[in-house]
Amino acid sequence: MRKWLTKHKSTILYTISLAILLFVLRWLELRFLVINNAFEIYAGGIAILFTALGIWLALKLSTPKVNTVVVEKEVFLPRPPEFTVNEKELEKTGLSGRELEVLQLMAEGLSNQEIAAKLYVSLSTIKTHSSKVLEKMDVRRRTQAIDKAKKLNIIP
Amino acid sequence: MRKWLTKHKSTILYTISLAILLFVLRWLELRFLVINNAFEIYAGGIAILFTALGIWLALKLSTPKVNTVVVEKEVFLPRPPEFTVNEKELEKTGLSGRELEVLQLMAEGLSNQEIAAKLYVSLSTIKTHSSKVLEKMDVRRRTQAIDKAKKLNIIP
DNA sequence: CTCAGAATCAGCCTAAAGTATGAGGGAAAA
DNA sequence: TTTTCCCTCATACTTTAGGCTGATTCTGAG
Repeated sequence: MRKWLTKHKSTILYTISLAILLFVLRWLELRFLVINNAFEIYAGGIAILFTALGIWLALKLSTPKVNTVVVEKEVFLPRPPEFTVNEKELEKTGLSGRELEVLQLMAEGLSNQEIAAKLYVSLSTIKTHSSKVLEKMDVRRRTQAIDKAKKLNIIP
Repeated sequence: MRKWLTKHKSTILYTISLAILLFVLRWLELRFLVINNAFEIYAGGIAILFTALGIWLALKLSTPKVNTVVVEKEVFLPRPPEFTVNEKELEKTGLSGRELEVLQLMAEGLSNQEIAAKLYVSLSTIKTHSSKVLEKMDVRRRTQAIDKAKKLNIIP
C-alpha cells in the first residue's frame, strides 16, 4: 500500500491539483459569469496556470540524465616497484635457466670468476654461459646486456 | 534580428501556441455553447491540453538536467620516469661532474672507447675517470659501480 | 632410439677493462 | 701567490671479458 502511494505520487498530485483548480474555476465562474466577454480571459488564465503546472511537473519529476565521465588517473607504482618478470620478453630472448641465472649475477656486479665460485662450476662454464647470454640478447658487452635486461623487465 | 528570433524562440512558440489554442477554443465555444453543463468538461480539456503543452515546453526547451559523475580509472604506468638524484649520496661519493658523466654512460652499456668518442676526449682520459669512479665508489668493477649507483639513486 | 638443447669443461687468442705512475694546464679557494 | 682540485693525456702492465673451436654428459621430445 505504501509502495503504491509513492509509486503513483505524481499521478495523485496531478489529480488533486486538477480537482482543486476545477473547484476554483467553479467558484470563479460564479463571479465572472455575469461578464460574458471575459470568457477568453478566463480560458487564457486556465491555460497559463496549467502550462505552469505542466512545466513544474516536468522539471520536478523528470529523471535527471546521468552523465558518466571516466577520467583516467595515472598511478605511478610505489617506491620499490614490485618486480614481475616480463615472461614474453624473456621467452623472446630464448635464455635458458642457467643463462638467466648468470645474467642476474652479472647485474649484481660479480665477475665471471665470482659467478663460477657461487655456482660451483668452472670459469670456462661461466664464460660459455655469458657468451651465450650476449649472443642471445644481441649485445657485445655485459653492461649492455644488463641495461637491456633491466629495460625489458627480465631482471630487477 | 536573426539573433533576436532565436533568442526568443521559446516565447514566440508559446505565444503562437496560445493564440492557436484560444482560436480553437473560440470555435469550440460555438459548438458547446448550447450545452451549458459542459462547461467544466471544457475547462478540464483546456487544463489537460495546457498541462501537456507545459510539459512539452519544459522538456523541449529547458536545458536537460545532467548529473556529471566523475569516475576515476586507475592506469598503472610501468617504470615511472620520475627519477630524482639523491644529492646526499652523490656528495658522499665525492664524484666530480665528469666522473658522474662517465658513470652514466657506463650504465648505458658503452665501452670506454665509445665514451671517449662521445665526450671528444682520449681513451686514456676515460680510463683515468673510470678508475677514479671505481675508487671513489669503493668497488672493483664497472658493473658493481653501476649496480651500486642505481641502488643509491645516483643514476636512473 | 635418435636428435636437440642444456649444461659442463678446456685451450687459445684478442679486446676491453682496470692499475700505477707521471705530467701539464686551468680555475677557484686559501 | 701558492695550493688544491679537476680535466686532460700518455705509457706500461695486469686482469677480466669475450670470441672461437671442440668435447662430454644428460635429458626430454619425436
